[in-house]
Amino acid sequence: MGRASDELKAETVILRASQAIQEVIRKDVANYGLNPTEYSVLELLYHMGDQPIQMIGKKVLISSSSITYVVDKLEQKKYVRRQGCPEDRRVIYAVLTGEGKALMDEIIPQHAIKIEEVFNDLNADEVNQTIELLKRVGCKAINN
Amino acid sequence: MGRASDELKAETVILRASQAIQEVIRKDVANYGLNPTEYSVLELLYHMGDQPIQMIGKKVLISSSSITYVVDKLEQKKYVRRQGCPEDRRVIYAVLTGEGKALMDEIIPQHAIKIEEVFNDLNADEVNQTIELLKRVGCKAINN
DNA sequence: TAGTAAAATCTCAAATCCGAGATAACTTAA
DNA sequence: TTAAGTTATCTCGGATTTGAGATTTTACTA
Repeated sequence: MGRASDELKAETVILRASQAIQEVIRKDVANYGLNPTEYSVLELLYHMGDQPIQMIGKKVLISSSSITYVVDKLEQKKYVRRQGCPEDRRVIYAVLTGEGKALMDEIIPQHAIKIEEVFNDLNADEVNQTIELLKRVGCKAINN
Repeated sequence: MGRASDELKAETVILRASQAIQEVIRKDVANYGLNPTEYSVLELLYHMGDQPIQMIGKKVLISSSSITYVVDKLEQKKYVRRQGCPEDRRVIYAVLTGEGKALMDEIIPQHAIKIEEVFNDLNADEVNQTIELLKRVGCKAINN
């Protein structure tokens, strides 16, 4: 088995594993009336603070038109509001509302339990290895 | 940083890395008029042989209605045809056509080069580690 | 054997996503 | 300062995905 073949295999395994995790997330956050993208955006705002719309797209890796759509939905649900930036009037921040923060305060501990189950078979070292390896792969992939 | 927190981090890193790879795949296979799902299905049939429709869904991890849609598209493009199973008349196989096989003969080597770039910073051992770790995570995730 | 449960595929409507292009605001260079 | 180029956001149309439910076939059980 040559090098290139191993990498095609790695590609497949990453995609399958991530899709399986996506599915776990989908089912979990559906209990709170969210889809995975909405959860990702709320999670970003919760942990990283208010973000310009386009920064959300870069972090969550979705297209600009999708961000508009998702932020619309989250705004309808009152979890997020738009706030113009005075210094640069092109920029609009997505801001977590009190309701949004309260929701995430509730979701995240429950969600952590679900994710813990998924990584159950890995010890702490292996979890960290996974993080380090995939960080490097992810960075490389983003630069095409 | 506690255990649960590391796992939430691992979750995020896996999802980001896989989405970045998805994007690389999207751009690459777009050159051949395919989307990532269509490529995944063709890749499955190419490497694993003809498959019942529902088996494709399990392997590629998409819903039953999506498989119908994707196989329709691939059938329109003449890369795949449906073939009923005589033993169990509920089952329909997706079969790679000569054109489909020829296309994959062409795509896969090119595609391997693109993927190789993504894993450029990892040595052979690290690629294998990634595969092993994610296999275990993926299996666990599939069983909810 | 008859009747019920389960499995495989498909249909349909609604939700979500992307690409291309429009608009407004900022930046840079002549 | 002006003109051209860049950036951030949004709009719109079309493609893809999902969930719920219908249909057909098989498996199981009384």
